[in-house]
Amino acid sequence: MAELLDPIDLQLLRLLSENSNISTKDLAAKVNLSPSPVFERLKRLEAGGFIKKYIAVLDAEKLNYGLIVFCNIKLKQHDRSIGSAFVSDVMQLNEVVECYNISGDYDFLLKVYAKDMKHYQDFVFNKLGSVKSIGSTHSTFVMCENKNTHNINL
Amino acid sequence: MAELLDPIDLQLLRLLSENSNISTKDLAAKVNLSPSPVFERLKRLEAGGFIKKYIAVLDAEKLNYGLIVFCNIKLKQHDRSIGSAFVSDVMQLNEVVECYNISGDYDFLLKVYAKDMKHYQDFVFNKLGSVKSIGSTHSTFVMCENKNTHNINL
DNA sequence: CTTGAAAAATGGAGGGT
DNA sequence: ACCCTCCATTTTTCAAG
Repeated sequence: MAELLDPIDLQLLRLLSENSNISTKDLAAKVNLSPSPVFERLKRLEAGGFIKKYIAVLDAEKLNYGLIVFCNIKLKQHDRSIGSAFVSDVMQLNEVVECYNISGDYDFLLKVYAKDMKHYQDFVFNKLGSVKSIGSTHSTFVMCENKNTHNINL
Repeated sequence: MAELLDPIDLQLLRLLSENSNISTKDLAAKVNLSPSPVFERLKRLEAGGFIKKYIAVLDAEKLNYGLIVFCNIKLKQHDRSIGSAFVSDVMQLNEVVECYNISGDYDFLLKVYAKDMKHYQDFVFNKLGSVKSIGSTHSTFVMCENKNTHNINL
């Protein structure tokens, strides 16, 4: 189970985290190998869980989801059942793209994608509003997204 | 230039944002079309910028980047040149995977991936520490990542 | 890891509704 | 304008060495 990644594996991961549509052949050329060993490495990296999935990154703004909000949430109480009830409620909301249990003044941080302010208001009042475990919320609005990569520093 | 997306385009985007390794053939079966028109739609969606890129999503924890921190940053001054100097400095730091200009008490929110607390400490003192435009910082640590999708609510 | 070959997908031509 | 059915080309996938 002690799986080791050599520098070539790391380079493959780096390349794929920037562009996964590259062919095995081109990938092979970049790491100075033939396609076959690269193919085997990819399968190992996928099977080992180092690569979770392959996805298309969409342009939210072009798709009329131009508003990003970080929504901090404080629970009413802090026992395990309240916390897991909150998480399963929030998982259902498809405006919520990310959810973190955090340290500090608030308990959870949500990253929310909304069409506009009106949509976000509706989300807060009608969707979050019906989640009983929530005590209070605090919204931080994104004015500009300056950087958004998925590149881990390998 | 007024590009319109029909329900089939939206479904293709939805499917690809969950799994982009699906073949055009399988994609075609899911939307009840033959591969050719699906292929043409994909090229249109890519050329139109609706699909920004295709990437592999890695498991940060497996790759020894188990610590996620949201780092709030206040600038010393709020003129344009200080702000853009900060952004270009922060873009270089590969621990920073996301950077947002935000409303509220702080000016910027960074999402940082670190190996561990020691690495994060080093990042704050040595890397952020040398960015002159920074006034103060406030770190919020992620205890648990409950949800992380890239699915826009289409 | 290399070679090499079968299976599958991509990308496009040409025709139909 | 949009879709379909082929078909050549390329890529993926997996043997055997």
